[in-house]
Amino acid sequence: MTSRKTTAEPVKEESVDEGAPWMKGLHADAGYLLYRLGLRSGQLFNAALQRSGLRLRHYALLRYLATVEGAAQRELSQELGYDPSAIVGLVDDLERLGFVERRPAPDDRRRRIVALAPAGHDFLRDSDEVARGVTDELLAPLGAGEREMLHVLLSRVAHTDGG
Amino acid sequence: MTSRKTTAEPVKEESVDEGAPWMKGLHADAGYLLYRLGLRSGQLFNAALQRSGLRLRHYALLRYLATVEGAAQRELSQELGYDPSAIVGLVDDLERLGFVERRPAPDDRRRRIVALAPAGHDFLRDSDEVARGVTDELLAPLGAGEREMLHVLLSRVAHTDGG
DNA sequence: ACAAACCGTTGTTGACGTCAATGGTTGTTG
DNA sequence: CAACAACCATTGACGTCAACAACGGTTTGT
Repeated sequence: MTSRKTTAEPVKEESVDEGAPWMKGLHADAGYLLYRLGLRSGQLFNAALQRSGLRLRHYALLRYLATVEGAAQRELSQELGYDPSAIVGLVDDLERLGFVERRPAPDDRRRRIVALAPAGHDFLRDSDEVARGVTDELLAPLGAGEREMLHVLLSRVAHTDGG
Repeated sequence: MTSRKTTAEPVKEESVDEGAPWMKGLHADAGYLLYRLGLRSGQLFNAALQRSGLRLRHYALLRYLATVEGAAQRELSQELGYDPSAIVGLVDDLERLGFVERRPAPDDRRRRIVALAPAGHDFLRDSDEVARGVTDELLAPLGAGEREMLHVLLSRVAHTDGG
């Protein structure tokens, strides 16, 4: 997974402006927009984090770990919404980079507590700007107030769907 | 999707009201939310359309065809944001179902105009409810006014992707 | 002690996006 | 008119990604 060939910005189309690109009339269903924008957001995030060799998921995991001070992988899976099998690879990568460390739970020997390492903290501090820049780019057409509004709305939607 | 923007505007990481399922504290970045919600939306859409044997992409394509009355595949690719190679399979499926038909362009024999067939219109009318139901389910926690607001915001974001 | 439930891990499958290459077609240039 | 470049639809390959099933190791309940 640490093999990436595409460079930072090789893509450039001849014309971008004029006319909204991919949706004209009725496609503008909210669900569809969400789907499309989600795809795009993921792309942007991953592209931005690519320089660090990580992806959006790694970042999300680190971000969560920063708030809880140690969590079992099961908990990570549940809280982040990723499959347990996905957590394995993620923690593997992060552990290999020294950003997190796995240690056995004292009371339950099948559990493995994943905790943020100092290097992880540092990385988090640095990449914070990156993530912020991505969101900034994504929500460029919106003003500060609108962004906040969108953020609130999305949060509300997110909270009551899968959990 | 082609240009990088370097907007240097300070954004504050305000807190979401309460933390329920999968994002506790800082994850509630708008970009990440978009990514996550997009995934969920895609899932829901595909699950709902599965009974028809189609996917969200097929639906999007039909939806677009309903607005333009015939389009070359190149145009579809450009407008929908899918790769030309993806369009081929999509049109294949839809043609096999009798929802669309490929006809040669009168002036350009290498082009193939994809047009909506009557069966496609019917399906579109039916699946319209389905899509509405999905969006309804997805945006359940939001009121009518909020949905409208979210829709507007998402549209704005979607339209101004690169410039 | 035994079975059921749980945790992390592995492997597989199917969908998706990107890129490279091909055959057929058009427009252009000498 | 002939050769060449650009274009369109199509196919194929490659890597990524998410969802599901299955497996050892471990704990809990009976």
